[in-house]
Amino acid sequence: MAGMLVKRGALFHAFTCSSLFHSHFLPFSTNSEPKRPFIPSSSTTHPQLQQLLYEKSKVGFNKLDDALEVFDKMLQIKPLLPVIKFSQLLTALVRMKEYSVAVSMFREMRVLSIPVDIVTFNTIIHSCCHLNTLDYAFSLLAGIIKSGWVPDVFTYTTLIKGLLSQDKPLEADHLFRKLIRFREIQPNVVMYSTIIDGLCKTSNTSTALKLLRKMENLGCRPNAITYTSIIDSLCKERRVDNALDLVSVMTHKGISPNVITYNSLLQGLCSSGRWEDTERLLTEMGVRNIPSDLHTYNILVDAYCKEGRTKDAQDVIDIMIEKSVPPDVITYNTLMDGFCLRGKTSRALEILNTMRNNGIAPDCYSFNILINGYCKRQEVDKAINLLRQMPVEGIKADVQTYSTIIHGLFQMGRHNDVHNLFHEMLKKGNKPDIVTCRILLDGLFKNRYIDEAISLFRMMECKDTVHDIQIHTIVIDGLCKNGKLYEARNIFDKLASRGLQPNVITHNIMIRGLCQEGLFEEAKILLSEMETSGCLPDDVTYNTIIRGSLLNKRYEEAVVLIENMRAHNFSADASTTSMVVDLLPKEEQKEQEEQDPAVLAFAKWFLQ
DNA sequence: CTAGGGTTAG
Repeated sequence: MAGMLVKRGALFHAFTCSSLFHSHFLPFSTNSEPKRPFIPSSSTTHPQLQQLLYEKSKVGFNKLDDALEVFDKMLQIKPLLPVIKFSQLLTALVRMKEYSVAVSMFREMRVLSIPVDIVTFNTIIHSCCHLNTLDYAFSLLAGIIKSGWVPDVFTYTTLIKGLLSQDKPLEADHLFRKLIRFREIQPNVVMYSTIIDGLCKTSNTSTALKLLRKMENLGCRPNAITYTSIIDSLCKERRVDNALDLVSVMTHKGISPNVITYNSLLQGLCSSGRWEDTERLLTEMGVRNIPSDLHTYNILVDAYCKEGRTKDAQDVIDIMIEKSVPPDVITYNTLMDGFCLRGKTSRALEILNTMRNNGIAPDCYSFNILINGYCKRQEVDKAINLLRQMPVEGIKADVQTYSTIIHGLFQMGRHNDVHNLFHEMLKKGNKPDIVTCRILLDGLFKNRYIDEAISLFRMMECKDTVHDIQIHTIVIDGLCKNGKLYEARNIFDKLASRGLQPNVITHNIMIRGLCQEGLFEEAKILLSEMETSGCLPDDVTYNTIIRGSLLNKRYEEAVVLIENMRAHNFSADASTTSMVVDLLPKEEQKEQEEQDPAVLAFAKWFLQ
């Protein structure tokens, strides 16, 4: 650590003022900043330069080099320009998403003892949040106080948002509560909206609604953004009617929904197949004079594609061009996926060229969509060809690219190729994520590499990163299907202690496993346990337990279970029905063997 | 001069 600091200091001295900022990687230190003596400018005042700077900062900086040049010149001017000029420059960099440059400049200003104000600090904290250097962002809180400023609602909102985008909702909530408890600041609508959005995105919509009421009671009026966060969340939870109700509420309070609100609603309506309501809403937008934007059209393209209506999707794209809302890479990607969804990979490939002709460069999504399309058609080699084409076009394959192809390879039983590709993926620096883990485990089990699957799972357990019910469900399923019920049950019983809640699929798999091993009583116990734990059985659950009862020749219980299933408005599936049909005597054995009359009675009862 | 909401792939 000490060595690093020495090295960093040396680096810092070696660079000239502006070349320093060309280095986008500059590690931050929270406790010590390298010192460099202030070098007074050789010239005195530059009225012309000041004028130029003034104009540039008004127009905005077009290029990074401009900003760097201006910064260098600003440092030369004496007397020192007001803080606001420096803040404006930093803001310009933030707008250009040159966060690391902004932070480096700020550090240079600190070294040169150029005064900064709270706005400067806030801008830099914002930059740090985008650079994922939250520790440094928080350390600036101390810097604010040391400089005689007071962190304000901007500071804390930025930090809260930073915590949220770093997947630390609990810490964000904790900070928010602490601020209120110690009356550190008076939260405003932006801060409340940030927390509300954080709650929504961590599936705490009901808590978000409570906070909405609370802020109103505390005299802070929510705006369209506050409502839209919750409306979007309700739509994603498929509670579109609740979302529509909330739109009525906000409208009633004089807060108008905007295009983003409508887009959330459209998305919700489309994904629940409510086409009439979608059209009604689009009309409403027209009446209210809210023009559709790129997102709106993309949602419609997606909706048509998901319905298999690629022709209509293409019509939407024509309208977009007509209305001067040109389709973007997402529009074309969505359309390509629409074709791939129906196996039309060659049409998708045509779209890839269409987009190129329209000046839109394909991205990683484009390739992943096509690769997935080929894998679904079992044309994995074509998918691999695309993988090889990606670097040629300057696109880096990501974890999803590799995972998709690995999935495709497993489906074709090409276990060796999986190994090669997996190692290539690691070598290229792509870290397997949770979906990769699912694909690997599922593929290994389905290809009967049971020991390999189990040892992979053990490895994942050691790394303690698989707090995922789906992973455990895949393993339980794999173990059950390969005669390792005991081990499966063992994992199932440990779920709760690992903080995992078995879902209906996990239960169905376990129930089926128990039934197949003749442990029908245990299966029944598990069924009642799942009901008491608040996990509702679905049609698969009922069919599984019914087939289990038949497998274990418990015909009276089968009758009770079937009646129970029908009472819950579920019915026997094909597999259950054929199992009952199999109970009937076959044509050729009709005379020779006497059928158990109870079985016959049951089958006839069922089939009537 | 600084903070908050909506779209695509495994």
